[in-house]
Amino acid sequence: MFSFAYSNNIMQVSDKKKHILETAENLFATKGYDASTVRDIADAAGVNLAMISYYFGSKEKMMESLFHERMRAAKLQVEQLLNNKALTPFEKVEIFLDEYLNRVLSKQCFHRIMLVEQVMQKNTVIINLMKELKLGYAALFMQLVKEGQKKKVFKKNVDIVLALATMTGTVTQLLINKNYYAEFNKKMNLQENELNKLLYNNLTAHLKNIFKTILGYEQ
Amino acid sequence: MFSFAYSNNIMQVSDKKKHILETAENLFATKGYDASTVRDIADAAGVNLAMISYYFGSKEKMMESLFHERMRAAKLQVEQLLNNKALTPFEKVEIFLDEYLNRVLSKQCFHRIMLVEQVMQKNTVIINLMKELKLGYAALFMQLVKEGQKKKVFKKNVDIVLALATMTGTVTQLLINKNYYAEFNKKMNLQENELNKLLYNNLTAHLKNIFKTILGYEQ
DNA sequence: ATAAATTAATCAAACGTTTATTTGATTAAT
DNA sequence: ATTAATCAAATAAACGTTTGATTAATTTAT
Repeated sequence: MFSFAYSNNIMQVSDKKKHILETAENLFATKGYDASTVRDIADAAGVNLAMISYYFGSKEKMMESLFHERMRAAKLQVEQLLNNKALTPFEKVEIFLDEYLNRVLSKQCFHRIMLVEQVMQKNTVIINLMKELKLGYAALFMQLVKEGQKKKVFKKNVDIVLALATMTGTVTQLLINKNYYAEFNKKMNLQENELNKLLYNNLTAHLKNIFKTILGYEQ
Repeated sequence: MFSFAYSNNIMQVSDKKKHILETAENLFATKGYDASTVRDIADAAGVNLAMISYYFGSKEKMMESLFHERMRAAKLQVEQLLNNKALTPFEKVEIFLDEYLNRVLSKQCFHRIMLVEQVMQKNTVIINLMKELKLGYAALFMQLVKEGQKKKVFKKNVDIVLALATMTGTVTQLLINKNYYAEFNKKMNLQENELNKLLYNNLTAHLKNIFKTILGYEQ
């Protein structure tokens, strides 16, 4: 046989770790980190209690693992947009909003966890990872704004942090109030992914409209 | 002596309960509900461990007590604005934004706690209290919008929930990222209340500007 | 290629803490 | 003489983590 034994083993371990991590992510998002016991996680994942310490070292390091994993993809996405030179400031901002919204909607559980960790500020490893990502967003957005200002399509005084707060805040509020949005707009009969699509459509239009005002350009 | 003995006793008890509640509020806001033990709270408040069960029944009921207390004032404020007939739609929306921002800034700890409870949705008593307040906000804002539409100063299709999400989301994001705001804008030397004033000034201007766009009126 | 040796994975049970809450006695107030 | 407030101590349950034995997988040696 081919000698894929080693890499095959790694894949199996990685898959199991991934499965435990995803199970934990779901529990953390619904019950919270402190209220989710390692027994809860092990039971939900269908593995033995001791496997969590065996694979991750501890409950806390498992959480850190989750943040490392989830933020890797986010960082890559941010860097890619930054390096694309062919787009206009207008297009870049729209893509910026669009990518953020899609990232949140496709990783809703994780963004709930991140929101709570942002409030609590308990684990320094996690705080630093979130700070890094936040600064990445701010740097990228600032570059987009400066580019637009240089080309005289954006207004001069743009408060970067306020603008980003409106983007992340609006999306986050709807993330944690999805049910109210459905209830208020009489869309309780919608499937989960249909509701997500509705949210995506309405939110992109809403945010693009707001950012027109914030950045000062027309159409 | 005057027979104020009874009410005086009540006042003392009430003061002590209030003191414990405020201490708990601070701990819950910084460490989280689950991570704050009743021993932490008792120690920080300088009272015996058993007093918390004695006064509130349990840790959970103490949390509910806090929500009852803090939401009473908020509800009153909402109702008052609703009954004021002398203001224009324009003025009412500005006051609406202003009062919300002031309420958050003056009770920052509680709004941090509320944010986490909104994500977790664990305690049904608290969920219902928050839902009630949320519906109150939505009803009030919808009335303001309809009034403005009838007078032809607001545009026709306004997404109430999206608009409110932008208001609460923007303010909430800045609440949990105050330090980043100060750091990014090189205002680390500012005192706590000076920073709050700066935030208030910039946020009101920012939100009023955005709501111009959302509601469609000019000036 | 097969057997032996080594390493990795899994598990039930137990570990020592920490948790919220209660108890029963003691002190203060009415 | 009651009632309320306070306290140190105890209670039982739950917590994250470790242990030591057992099984499975992989590597090394023959």
